[in-house]
Amino acid sequence: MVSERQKEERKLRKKRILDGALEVFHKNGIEGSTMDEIANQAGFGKATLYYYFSSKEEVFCAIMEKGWKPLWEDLEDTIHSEDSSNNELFIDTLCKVSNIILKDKNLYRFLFTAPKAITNMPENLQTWRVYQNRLYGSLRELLEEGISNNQFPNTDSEILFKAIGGLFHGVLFLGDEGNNQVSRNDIKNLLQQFLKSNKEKV
Amino acid sequence: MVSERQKEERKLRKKRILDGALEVFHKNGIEGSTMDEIANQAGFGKATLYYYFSSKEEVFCAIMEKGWKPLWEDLEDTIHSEDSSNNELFIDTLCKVSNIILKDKNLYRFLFTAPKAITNMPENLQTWRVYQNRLYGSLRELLEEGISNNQFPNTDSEILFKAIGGLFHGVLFLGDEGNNQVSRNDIKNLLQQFLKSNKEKV
DNA sequence: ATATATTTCGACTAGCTAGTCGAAAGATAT
DNA sequence: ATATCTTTCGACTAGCTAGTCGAAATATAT
Repeated sequence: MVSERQKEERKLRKKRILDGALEVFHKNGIEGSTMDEIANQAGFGKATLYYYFSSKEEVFCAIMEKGWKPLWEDLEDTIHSEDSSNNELFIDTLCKVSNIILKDKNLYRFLFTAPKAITNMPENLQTWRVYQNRLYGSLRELLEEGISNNQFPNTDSEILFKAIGGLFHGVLFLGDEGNNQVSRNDIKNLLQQFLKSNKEKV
Repeated sequence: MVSERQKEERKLRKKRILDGALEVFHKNGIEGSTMDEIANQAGFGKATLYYYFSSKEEVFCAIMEKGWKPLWEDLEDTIHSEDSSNNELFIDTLCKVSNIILKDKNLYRFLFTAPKAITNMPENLQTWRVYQNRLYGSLRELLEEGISNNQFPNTDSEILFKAIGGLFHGVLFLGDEGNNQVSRNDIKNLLQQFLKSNKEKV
């Protein structure tokens, strides 16, 4: 017998906890963070934290899910639309990604820099990986099509993918503390510069 | 009363330990690694490990130093030579960096992805930062000169620096396990593509 | 051969932390 | 007002790990 309000309050408390956890994780690293500190940061005692999440790993996974799921869902439509060239579509998608990311920079910095392996992490909790794989897969596909259409430079696609990933990550996250705004335009310019087709020259 | 040979054996044992530690750090993350496991990986008991290094932090710092110091020292001359354009010099330098990195990929992957903050890390052990700062500083300078000479695209230098950092990192390290070789040429091509001056177009 | 210096290590301690438990406080319903 | 359900938490435990200690093994020097 739980009212709608109760459900929402519960959700809110969970969100509160995840926000606190993100902050603590960022400050101390994951292994360096204690459940006590996470709980206190959110304004609860530790036992209460365990009332909402049953382990540290579950807290971690909930944060990952909170980022990857909406990232994919917001992008799904754009990425599957067919009305522009791969080049345009690819750049548009990345711009959209950067818009989303910049709205919750801390969360996504964490998502992209979280260690790939955490001690004692059970497979079945890692539900976010589905969304992550879909997103990466789609982008990879787009890139490969673009290359074969000569819309992108004709480098090995895997290298180009890595390069763009790094570029993207670098622009958005490197040198955290400056609070320096990076506009959608900056990214667009860099990418266009980088992805200019070789066609002209051939 | 220590012979030359003894000194060398000692150095070798220390190296053995650092190699082991790198492997364990890579496998379990830094906080997830125990001194016991590091010692065993190197073929010693824990107490012996403490005979050579007086704390976990010292082991970590020794690894950092082992990478950053020679990286800077190998590059110092090149980077300060004045006989070519900034564009050339910059690309040459990064190529040289990538050559060095590829010779000890595991070490440098660790260097570039190691968490910026470790719990209980005393300032005075972080001797590698000097070399790191010099290298980054020089590259930044080179880049800024290049931009003001129109040899590089006229973007905000900080963003360009981050972008290149990310690009570089992406190409060299992303997607670890493929063992896929990235040649000096790949990097050169990508960078040239990316750093082509805007002059032509103006 | 023996005294001295270097290297190795198993066993121990002290401190920390994930996770539990039982009780109690606070809501809600009747 | 009382029975029931939800939420909170302080205190406890069990297990783990950085770092120490004293002794033993090994090498070196004389």
